[in-house]
Amino acid sequence: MATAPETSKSLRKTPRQARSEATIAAIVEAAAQILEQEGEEAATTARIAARAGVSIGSLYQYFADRDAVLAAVIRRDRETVSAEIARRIAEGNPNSAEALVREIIGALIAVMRPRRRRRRLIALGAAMRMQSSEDIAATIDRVGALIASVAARYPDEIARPLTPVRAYTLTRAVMGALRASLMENAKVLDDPAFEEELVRLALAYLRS
Amino acid sequence: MATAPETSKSLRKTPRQARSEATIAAIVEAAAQILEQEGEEAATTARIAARAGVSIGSLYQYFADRDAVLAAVIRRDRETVSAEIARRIAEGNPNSAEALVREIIGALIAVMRPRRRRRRLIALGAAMRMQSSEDIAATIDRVGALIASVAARYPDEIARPLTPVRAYTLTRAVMGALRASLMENAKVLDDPAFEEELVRLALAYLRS
Amino acid sequence: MATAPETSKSLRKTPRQARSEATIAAIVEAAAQILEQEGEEAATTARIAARAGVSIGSLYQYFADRDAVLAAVIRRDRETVSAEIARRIAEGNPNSAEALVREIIGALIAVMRPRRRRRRLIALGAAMRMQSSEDIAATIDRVGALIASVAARYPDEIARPLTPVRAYTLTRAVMGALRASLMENAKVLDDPAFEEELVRLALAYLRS
Amino acid sequence: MATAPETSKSLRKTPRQARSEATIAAIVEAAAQILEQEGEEAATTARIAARAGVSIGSLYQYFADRDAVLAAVIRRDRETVSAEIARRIAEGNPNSAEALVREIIGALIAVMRPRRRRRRLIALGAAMRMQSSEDIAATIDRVGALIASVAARYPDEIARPLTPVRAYTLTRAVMGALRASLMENAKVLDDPAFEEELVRLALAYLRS
DNA sequence: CATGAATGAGCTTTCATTCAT
DNA sequence: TATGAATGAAAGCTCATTCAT
Repeated sequence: MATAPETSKSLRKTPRQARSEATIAAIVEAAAQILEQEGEEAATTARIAARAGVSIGSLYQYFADRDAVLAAVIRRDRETVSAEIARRIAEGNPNSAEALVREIIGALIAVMRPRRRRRRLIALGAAMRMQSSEDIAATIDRVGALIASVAARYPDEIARPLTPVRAYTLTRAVMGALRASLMENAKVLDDPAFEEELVRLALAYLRS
Repeated sequence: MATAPETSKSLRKTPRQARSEATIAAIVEAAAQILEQEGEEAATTARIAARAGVSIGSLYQYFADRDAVLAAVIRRDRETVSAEIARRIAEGNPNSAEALVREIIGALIAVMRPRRRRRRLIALGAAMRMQSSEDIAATIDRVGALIASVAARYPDEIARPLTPVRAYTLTRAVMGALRASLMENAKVLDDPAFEEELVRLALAYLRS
Repeated sequence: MATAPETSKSLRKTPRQARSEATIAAIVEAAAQILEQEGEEAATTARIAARAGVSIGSLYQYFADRDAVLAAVIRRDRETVSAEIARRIAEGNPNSAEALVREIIGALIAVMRPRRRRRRLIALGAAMRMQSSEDIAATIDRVGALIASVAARYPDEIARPLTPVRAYTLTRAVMGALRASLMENAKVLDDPAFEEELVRLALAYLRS
Repeated sequence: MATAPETSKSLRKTPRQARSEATIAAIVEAAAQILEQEGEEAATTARIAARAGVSIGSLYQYFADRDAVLAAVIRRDRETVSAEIARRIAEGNPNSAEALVREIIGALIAVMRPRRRRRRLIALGAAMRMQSSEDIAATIDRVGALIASVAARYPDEIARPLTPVRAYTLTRAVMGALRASLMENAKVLDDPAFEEELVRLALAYLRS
């Protein structure tokens, strides 16, 4: 369920048994761990299979190729991010544009922090080989939807209509800054001031 | 001359004959072309050498390894970008924060447009393996310096002091958005509205 | 089984299928043949694999690198030598220092004769890269142990105590002379007089 | 004169000018140093030329190929060894077989000590590629000639006639033991007891 | 003669993928 | 279905050697 087989390209056969799902999950988890701990170059099919405790043969039973495995990791991460944001909003119950934006950005940073290395690598090479980076766009557009919801809930705080181009600009700017902090391994990701400035950036733009 | 060998690490030996410089230039140009047209994975040392019309031995006579070649391409690109921005500012002679920001962002977009694929690839894998991605940071920080100059020239338009974190946030946000447009191959890069929104984003943040 | 994989360093993975053992044996045999017939320089990984009738990938599945293959050949040879000497002593059942020495030297020559070229090459370059040439010393010290046994069994024939330096001198002298005959490709290795003189040398020294 | 161009194969052209000889000497010296300090693998033509302060072009002006350079180093060493032995005998003026043998072996050890690494490497790979290792034999046979002279000067101390096979056996045994001490990097080369035992070995054999 | 740029065959090694068992 | 042995294309890189300048 978690790692739902979406595209026909990623999974070879629909698992009909619980054992299969466990195997798939183990493979994805193994890949995620290696990615996180040792980087993309280390994530060879052999190592992934070994770490997952299955044979490579089995790996290829469930994944079309190496990229399909990496894609699954990304997809799984995306679920986590979305869930976390949703959870935070539900819990925080923000009652202003500012509070809402703060919650969203806080969630993004909180989720990225422990995934530094993995994210970073995935943001790089692996992503590329994916289906024309649509997955990336997908991830980001979930954020876009959230921001749209801010605009919808607090129209008075939004100066101009949130056109597609504006939404695009805003989401990419915020995500881009986060991505950069990941890439450059900057300690800035741990700095509350950075979080604060991102919030300001988003609000200033929305209000402009 | 144009592609001046900077770091001692990048070039293996200092060329003493004119022939060498031509060879080096040919290699860098070939690498840039392949990167542009076929992507990073295609840029193997053998292909680069072949395209440059030199033997692979020659490539290794001047570059320590494959990454050194890619780094040289990036460095060459950076020069071009910087030069273009400088040229525009000199020509446009902007006399307000808004005009200046508009010039900078305009230059960035103008320079990136014809380099889409290459930039995109470089933004990815290649970059990583570079010297701790300092080159990336270097590229971006030139933009940071420009923005700082805006703040210095038009202090009245800047609401709060431009602390390092603020400069970081702003440059990464703008560059991140540009990068995303490149990565996602979006037509948005050709949309004047996108350019306009980036300008607004930067100004709104500066004034916030 | 014959060529038992000893050190953990020599073999990459423990074979779990019978097929593996055959592959390993084929590789070692192929390497030995090429060494024998064409010399060390000719023993490239590609050629060894080809001669063994396996892919080069298989070679690297079982051997960490080229040197590991050569080391395996040496190890295999050493077993053969030791076994031959033991066999001869068991069969000949020598009952005097002279008879025993004669048996040992006879065995050494008999074993080396058909290995001329290989021994010669192994005695050279390959050996070097091995674990600090400890393997060579190991081979020689088996002979040392044998000589010590002579001293122990026939103490009256030994003039002075067989100190480590004496044992070292004697074994190296005898092996050195044999090695030289191999290296120089001398017909002397087929000359019974040479064998006789080696025996005399050893006995004269022991009795001195 | 020192590095006399012997074989037609080794030197490309007979140097007619002093400058040439200096260049040749510099190349041989450079090769010897690299061999001594860094081992055979490090002794590439490029490095030798660089260390010698000449261009590779020049190296190839005087030496047919890389092996010719290494051969020259060996040849030069041989001269040194011979000269040293001759000098010692002249100085020591030994008046018994024992004294003479002691002088010869003492000289061999004295000369080898500071050349450990170089000898060792040369004894290995390089040697092989030389003209069918005739050079090695040549070196050793000079020792043989010396031993023959011992037999000639002190016939009473020689039990049996010094046939070619006997001379061969003795020289190879002594040189082999020395070679082994070099190869195994044994501290034994510095042990006076080792020297003493080699003398005993030679004398015991001669008297047997 | 000297120089050093250019050459390219050839080496070692990796790793995604297949398929007989 | 699971396994893991086998595959082999392909990559990065070295270095002895040549030859135009």
